[in-house]
Amino acid sequence: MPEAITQSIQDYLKHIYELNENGGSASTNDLAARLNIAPASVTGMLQKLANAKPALVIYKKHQGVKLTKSGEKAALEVIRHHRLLETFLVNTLGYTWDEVHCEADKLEHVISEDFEARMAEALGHPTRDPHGEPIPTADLTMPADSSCPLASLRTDETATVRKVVDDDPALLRHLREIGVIPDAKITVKNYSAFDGNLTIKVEGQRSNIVLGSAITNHVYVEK
Amino acid sequence: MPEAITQSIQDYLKHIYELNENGGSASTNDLAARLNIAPASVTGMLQKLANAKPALVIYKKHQGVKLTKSGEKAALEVIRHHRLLETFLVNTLGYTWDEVHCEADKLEHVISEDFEARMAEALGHPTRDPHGEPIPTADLTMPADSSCPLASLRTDETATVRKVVDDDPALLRHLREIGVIPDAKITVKNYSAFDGNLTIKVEGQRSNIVLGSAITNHVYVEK
DNA sequence: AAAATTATTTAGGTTTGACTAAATTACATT
DNA sequence: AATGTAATTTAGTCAAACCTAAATAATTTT
Ligand SMILES: [Mn+2]
Ligand SMILES: [Mn+2]
Ligand SMILES: [Mn+2]
Ligand SMILES: [Mn+2]
Repeated sequence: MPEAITQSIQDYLKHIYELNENGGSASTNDLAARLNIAPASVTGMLQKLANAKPALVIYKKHQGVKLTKSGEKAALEVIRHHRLLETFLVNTLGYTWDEVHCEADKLEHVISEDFEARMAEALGHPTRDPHGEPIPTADLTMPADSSCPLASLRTDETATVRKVVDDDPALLRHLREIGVIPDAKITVKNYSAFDGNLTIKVEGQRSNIVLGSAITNHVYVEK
Repeated sequence: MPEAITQSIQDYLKHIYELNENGGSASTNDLAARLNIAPASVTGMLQKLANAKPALVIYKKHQGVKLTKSGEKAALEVIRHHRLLETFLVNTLGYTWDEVHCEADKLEHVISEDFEARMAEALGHPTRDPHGEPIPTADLTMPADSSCPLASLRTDETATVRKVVDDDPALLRHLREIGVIPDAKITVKNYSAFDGNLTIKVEGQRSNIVLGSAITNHVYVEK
């Protein structure tokens, strides 16, 4: 009998998925930092996840973990819930994109598959959440996303904003104010090699904006 | 510092509230039955709730418990969440009244006060849930409800259905089919002293219906 | 290559909220 | 008043998921 996938486990798997996304394996300390849990506790849980039947992660001492197929499915299930919920909160209850994260983080573990299906239906089966993150499909495959960090663009390049990968409400509010939101068309006016600052023009906005790399590394665009 | 009100505790308080409603105190065994927990475990929790600061229940050995003011506020908080959620699920996501209970039972512990407020706003501050149960107000007072069991009516009496106090999906579907839903106008055509059966006519429905006391004790009406 | 630093694991412990089995109390009946 | 039954409590366990402190392994610096 497959072990129960508790809320705690769902959180581990979700964060492992995100740490795995850029190819590497998820380290004990990175996970501990993201989950706000002591590293020793993470080790214990990783061993448990690796010994579960079916195994949810591949674990070798001192080498971090990667999700197995089972683990990935479970992770995508949670991520789908999270992103659909964020979309639902914005579209149906008038939340702004900086307010949805906490709420979705709690609800994602609790809603039924029926609730998920009804939300998806009511929202017209959206493919991206309010931050532009792709929403895994109902059969749990993650849509391809070919966007790249805004920070990688150079002078005169033009692109469309796809997603913002940061949950900080203050940053999200700021980005909304200056029009840097999914689907915004932007042009790079200047790149400063010293500090990495980008001067950009957002289509429909009055003046140019200068963004530091702390921001441009978290905004993804498609050329 | 007030003790944390966990999901478990919220469930205890909610059920104690309901058992207290008809005046009496909530017995260990009744609670155990409702919560699907061994009586011994309930005793342990009741002692904990009584020793909490502030105390959430009044407990004396072998005499069951009653909620304190603090306990009642916490209970009403959960009940408000539950009933608003049920209403939201029906009005916004197309659930039927027999489908909402389980979902609301999980979500009630997890939504924020902000979510609660937005739901109430979106629904136009409803005063009753889909089953006709009164929804505690935002400041946590339970609206008065003067309805009485349908079972207490006799031949020729007329009344309006107010609420159905039963979660059994099959029963709820059946009642909907025969038109016994909140606001339905009914007239008692016959009362059988032997088995307690009531023959009733539901306004707008073709034929009379005979209901046993297992049903009429769970349907509340207002004369 | 050794030392120092950082990352990770092991060992032992706590809290929450359950459980079972046995003991006790309360209540009903004779 | 004594006995039998039902309700409740006590006592002792357990599992999940966290913790801290100490030990070990890996990595970086000297
Ligand atoms: Mn799902
Ligand atoms: Mn998001
Ligand atoms: Mn509330
Ligand atoms: Mn209800």
